[in-house]
Amino acid sequence: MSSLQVTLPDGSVKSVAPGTSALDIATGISPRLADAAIVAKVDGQLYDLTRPLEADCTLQILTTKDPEALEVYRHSAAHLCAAAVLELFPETKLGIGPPIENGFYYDFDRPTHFTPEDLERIEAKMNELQAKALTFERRLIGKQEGIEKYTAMNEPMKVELITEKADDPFTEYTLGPDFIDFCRGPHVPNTSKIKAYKLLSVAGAYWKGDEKNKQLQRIYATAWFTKKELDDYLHKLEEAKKRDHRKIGKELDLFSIQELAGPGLIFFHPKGGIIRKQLEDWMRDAYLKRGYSLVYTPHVMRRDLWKTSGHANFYSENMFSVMELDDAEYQLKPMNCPGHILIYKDGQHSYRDLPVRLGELGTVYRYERSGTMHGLLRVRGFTQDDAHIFCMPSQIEDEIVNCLDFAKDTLNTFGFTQYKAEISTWDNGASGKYDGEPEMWHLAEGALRKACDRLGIEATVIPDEAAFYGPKIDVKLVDAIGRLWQLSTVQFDFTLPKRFELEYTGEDGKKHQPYMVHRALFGSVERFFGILVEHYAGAFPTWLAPVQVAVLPITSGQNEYAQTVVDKLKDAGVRVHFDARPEKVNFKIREAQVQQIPYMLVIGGREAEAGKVSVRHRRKADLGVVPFEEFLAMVTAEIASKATE
RNA sequence: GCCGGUGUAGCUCAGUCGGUAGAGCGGCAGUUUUGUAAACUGCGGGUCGCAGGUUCGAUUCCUGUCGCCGGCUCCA
Repeated sequence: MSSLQVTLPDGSVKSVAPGTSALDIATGISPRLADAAIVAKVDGQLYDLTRPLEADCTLQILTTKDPEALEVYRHSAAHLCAAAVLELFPETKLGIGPPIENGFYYDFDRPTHFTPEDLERIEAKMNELQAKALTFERRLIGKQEGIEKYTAMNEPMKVELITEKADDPFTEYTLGPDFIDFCRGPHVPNTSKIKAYKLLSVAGAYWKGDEKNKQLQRIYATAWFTKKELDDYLHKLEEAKKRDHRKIGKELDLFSIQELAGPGLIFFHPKGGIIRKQLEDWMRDAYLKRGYSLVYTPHVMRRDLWKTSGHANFYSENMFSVMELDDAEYQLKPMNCPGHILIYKDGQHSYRDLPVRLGELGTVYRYERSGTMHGLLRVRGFTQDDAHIFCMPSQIEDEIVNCLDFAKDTLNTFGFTQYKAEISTWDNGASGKYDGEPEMWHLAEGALRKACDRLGIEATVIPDEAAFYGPKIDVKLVDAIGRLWQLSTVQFDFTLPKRFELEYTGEDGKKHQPYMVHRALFGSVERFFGILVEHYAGAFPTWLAPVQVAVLPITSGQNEYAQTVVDKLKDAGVRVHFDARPEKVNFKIREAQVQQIPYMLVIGGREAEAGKVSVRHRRKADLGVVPFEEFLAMVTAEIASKATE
């Protein structure tokens, strides 16, 4: 038999005997490469390192530096987990076990539940199997034979998957002598490669993600190439826990959720209230600066309105139930759009008036299923910085540019420098679930893309992800520890103008239907507040901090001078806390630090005599003694500039 | 809504194999006048989430229910 020509990434060609594996070639190149190798890429397709090559090909050895290799690695770790589970709990049925961000999960079906102790045992068993360097072996099996085999193995979910998805023949992978799983692969050569993982939690998960199906037990785990990466990740989890807005919200007395009042309903305490006021004031001012009008609409409205808008039909399961009043049925608003539309409709519009931009910080109520609420991030009552723009087709591009520019401004103001944009399109209506004329979709989608181009925003296009009533662009922000949060959204709506028969008089004297754009930048004020808490870990920039300056006299002898300092700060509009308690200054400083107050003014006899203050910053510590007026000028300037540190 | 976990003082948590509970911090009172992250002493404070059941007796065991936590589904 003639030899195979294998082309390597550097262009060199190796001549090898048929049946040679990528691992053989790697070993031939260097033992270090063989050691770092995780998986191979043959003609662009992922291959097990040990799989024999059968034809001329290009070959790339993927090592721990490759993201694709990490996925394979995690997938192999998932198999290791499943093998450990089957050894300890042989009656368990296997679901699926894919790699995910940061690790993998594996779904199992078994009569009793995994306990935290079980997780420890499973992990210990994984370690045991790992140390044996069990090999992953790829096998081909005919589909019919496979179905019979997995039926005999009593693996009903695997049988279902094979029946639905498998090729004929399909691949399966063994791990050691006992474990076998239907799997596309590839895998690492053996378990000695799998070096750093940790089982994290068990959770219920529906088979195939459908809540009509049986609920399985999902083991979540994290897996990394090295112990260090694993430790870093676990450390990051700890860090995220420390930043949890529910924890900080309690520590800093920002907000609460009251059992007596109901879940998903937020109480802003005085300190949270001050911060929220900053967000809202900034947003309202920005509305006015950018040519929006501010409106207010009622919280309950007749059901007839929700029938006209369509919400009573397609959104009813998310709405609070109907209230029967004397004259009619009423319902709490789940969205602000119909209210704004009524304002638009209450009068005639000439093309000269457009665009009309109606903005509101509108509080909406949505029925969220119990078990879905989460602090401030997922609630039943929340306030949208919501606006609706009614405009002519010729105006939509500029309007989208304005919206996105506004979104960028919002992000920058609140200290976010990184973000991602996603355009959701109708994919030429292929799926048939969309409303509106094709030309409207094309025009709107074009406007979204062009607006991004004009602003230099890089946007990913997600086909067939649009709402049925129009395409949209979502902006997601990246926070201080690299997490992604859904924030702003700008959406076209082709349905509501039609349902409400909106119109304007055009240059031609005829009636036309305006385009409608729905947009929210914070998204929800509550959620944005929660994101801010986590982003800053409670250490809000001075302009947002509930208390901006703490004045701390060392003894009561300085109280009088300290009071004048406090008064001048208050006069300048600075939020100041005067701690005149007869406590040690160390104690007062500690309290101010714990409360993340940006500035502490320590005032002793020396400062009082000289009209100075000793400035301590919560992060930079002691900044030294300065004349009070100098500090006042500095802090008021910092506040006015909305510096985010 | 579903699966699992959980609920003890304002907060963080311990405890009771069934005999109505304890610490630290915080609060209050007094003492301490203090120089850049916790002074000292004393005193209060809990129908052990709620409702039933078992029991002579339940915070503890059982059932139901509500909230919270981790997920699933859904989503701003």
